Amino acid sequence: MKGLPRISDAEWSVMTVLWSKPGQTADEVVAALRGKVTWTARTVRTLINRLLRKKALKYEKEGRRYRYFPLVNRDQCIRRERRSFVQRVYGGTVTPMLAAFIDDAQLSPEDIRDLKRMLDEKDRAQ
Amino acid sequence: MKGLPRISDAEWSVMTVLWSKPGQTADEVVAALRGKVTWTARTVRTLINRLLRKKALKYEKEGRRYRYFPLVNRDQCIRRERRSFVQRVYGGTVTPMLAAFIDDAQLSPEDIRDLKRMLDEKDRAQ
DNA sequence: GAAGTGAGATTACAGATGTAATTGCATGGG
DNA sequence: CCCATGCAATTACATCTGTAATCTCACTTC
Repeated sequence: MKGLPRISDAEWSVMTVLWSKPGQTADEVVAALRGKVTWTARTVRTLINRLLRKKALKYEKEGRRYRYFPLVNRDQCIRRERRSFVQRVYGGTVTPMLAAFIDDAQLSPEDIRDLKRMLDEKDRAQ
Repeated sequence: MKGLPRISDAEWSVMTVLWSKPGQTADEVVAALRGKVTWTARTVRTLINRLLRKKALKYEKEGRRYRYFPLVNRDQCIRRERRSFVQRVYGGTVTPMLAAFIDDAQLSPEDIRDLKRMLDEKDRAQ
């Protein structure tokens, strides 16, 4: 499963909708995006079609409609984005990046506890 | 300082070189990138020119050469990228993202210690 | 059975991007 | 003083992206 297709910014919105609930119709995707983006329904369809061409989605016919399903795994896509982001911005070194995130982010006390727990586990695992 | 130009993937490599040492000539930038990317010198020059047009760089003439200088602040650009990344991939919620990073990254014990200290400080600050 | 409707399919089009090649011009060497 | 060289400027070109509009065709409705 090497060749993950590249998913553009706008396409991510569509994928996010379908990852969260696979098998929606075009109209349902449009509805799910209402309020989040300002595109027309036509634009959303264009994005869906591009994702089909890229093999990031497939459809199943249901009567005269299609229901769309992700063909790529969300976690893999995220990992890829993450790596390319760190590569681009931080030259591949993760720690300064995490530091900047932690510094910049609004973290609740619970967030902080959770993250510290993760780091502890990570620590023990080594 | 609102209108930060957007900097593409390839352009980031050039900016990184010039942020790390402003005032380099085109040839020096090419040299600095040797080994990191596979572009020809011509390609690097194209990127430099685009960055000039975008006002992300300026030059100062030195004899028959130009020395190039960043016009945009690295930290601001990074912050922008970071936000757009988190927005795209995690819908704007930072904590799951940090969790995934921590989970995925190869962190040394020192890294872990540093990050925990940062979290502690963050904790106390609230 | 003709015509309207509502899906998906196809086409549009400008700007960004990756990746260069070609042109123009000033200067240093003979 | 003229020409080769080395820079920078301009041009190239296929894709990808954002953002749609138009076309087609299978049903549904008189």
